[in-house]
Amino acid sequence: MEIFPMYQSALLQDLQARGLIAQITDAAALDELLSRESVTLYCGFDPTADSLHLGHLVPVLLLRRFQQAGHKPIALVGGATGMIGDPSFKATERKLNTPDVIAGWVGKIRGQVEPFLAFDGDNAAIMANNYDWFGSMNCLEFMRDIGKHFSVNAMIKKESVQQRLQREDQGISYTEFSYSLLQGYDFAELNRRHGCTLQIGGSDQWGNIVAGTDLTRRLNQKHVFGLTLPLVTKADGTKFGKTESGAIWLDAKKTSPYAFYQFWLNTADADVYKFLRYFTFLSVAELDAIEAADKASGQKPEAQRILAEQATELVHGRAALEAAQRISHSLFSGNLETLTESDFEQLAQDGVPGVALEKTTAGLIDVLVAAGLAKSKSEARGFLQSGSVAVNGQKVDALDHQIADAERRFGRFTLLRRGKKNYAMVRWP
RNA sequence: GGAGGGAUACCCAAGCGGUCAACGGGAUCAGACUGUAAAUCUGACGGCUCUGCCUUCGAAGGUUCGAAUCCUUCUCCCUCCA
Repeated sequence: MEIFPMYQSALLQDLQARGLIAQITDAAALDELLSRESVTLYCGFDPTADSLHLGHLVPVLLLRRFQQAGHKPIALVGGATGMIGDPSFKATERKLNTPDVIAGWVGKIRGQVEPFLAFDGDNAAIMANNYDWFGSMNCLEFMRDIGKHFSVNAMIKKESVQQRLQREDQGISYTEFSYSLLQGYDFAELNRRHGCTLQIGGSDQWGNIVAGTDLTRRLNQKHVFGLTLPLVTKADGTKFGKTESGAIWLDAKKTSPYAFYQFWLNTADADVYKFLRYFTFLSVAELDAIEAADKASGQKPEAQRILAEQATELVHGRAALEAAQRISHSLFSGNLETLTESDFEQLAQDGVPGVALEKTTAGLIDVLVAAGLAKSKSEARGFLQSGSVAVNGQKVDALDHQIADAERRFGRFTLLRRGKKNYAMVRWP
């Protein structure tokens, strides 16, 4: 255990023990405030895609943690800021999306955040959209009322934009450079409207958050706070939240609950106890007990299973978790021979990637490519030659293998496996 | 404005007229081992109608029986001098 300041607030104590605190603007004063009263806090999510991904989950869960501790969360979706693009620590200028695309994304992201928060009771959560105050603001107003409070001298010193200023081949547009003024003003506006006194965000947001605390002090003469979360890192140095097939999304249509469950199940031992602290609501005491039990057992650790269950249920719900477990069981420890027709239907429905073919005759190589298990026929041949392909659980290595009628379960389904963990279900006409 | 250096597959990086689809390393994928781990070892790693063929070495032309390798022009990066 590292040495850390003793907070009086139970919430900060818990966050500290979970490793969820990177920086706080005025830790002592915030600690005092949080232990004294219910605080209104916010976190912003910009619509940069049609779904949030795992990187957004930590702050979303943090809003929930605050709410469970009796504080009032505001989830802000950046209908306005999303139209500008945050340059913080981004190597290149962003491509602007059209307003109607962004508006569509705002709706989706709103829908994804809402289930994590409670909208009743004294500390009911609030959904906000900064387009509400920026949409009608005119340019002169912005320049005079907001811009006047920002020093360009200070802004260009920020680490978050340094690489964009120093690199000759990558500039930064005036648009993106202005981003932190918008986010700064959000804080002031939420402070005025809802008495919001704390902003949370990833550690890359520190510069923008401080812009907000400064601006709120100047505009509203209010002392407000910022708290950042550490960047989620992996022990092996690779980027968290990505797999070979791309980002892990919270949207079940983009990343199935099964894939989501599998992602967590495959967490490295070196990371799993940290991730349990980040991504579950199990108490630190419970987590310590799990870790101790795993170390003592000398067997396969339980931590990955617990993490996968907790995280999947949290994001996709109980039913989706059970479906993911059902598939995982059939594919990895069950006997494929015993699957019934309705089990196959269920697998397809529950999220095993699949492809529907139109012809009934097909060489295995073509089917592997069609099912997305191989990028090209050459690759498919390579997989066959290395003995990594199985049809309905039976290893096949013949390059000219044709899918036979006997390999179509119930005349309709063929389950392909490439490597140990990549499955695809082929549906025949 | 002047003088040099460079641009090679996902990344780094050899090659400098034929034996080059292009050394080597990393990443990735797969096999063995295992816990659907890690580490380690082994293999694959442009495409295809695959003992061969096609398309690739910043772009476009040219020389040559033959070019990633030579020539010309262009584009972009780096260093030094004004």
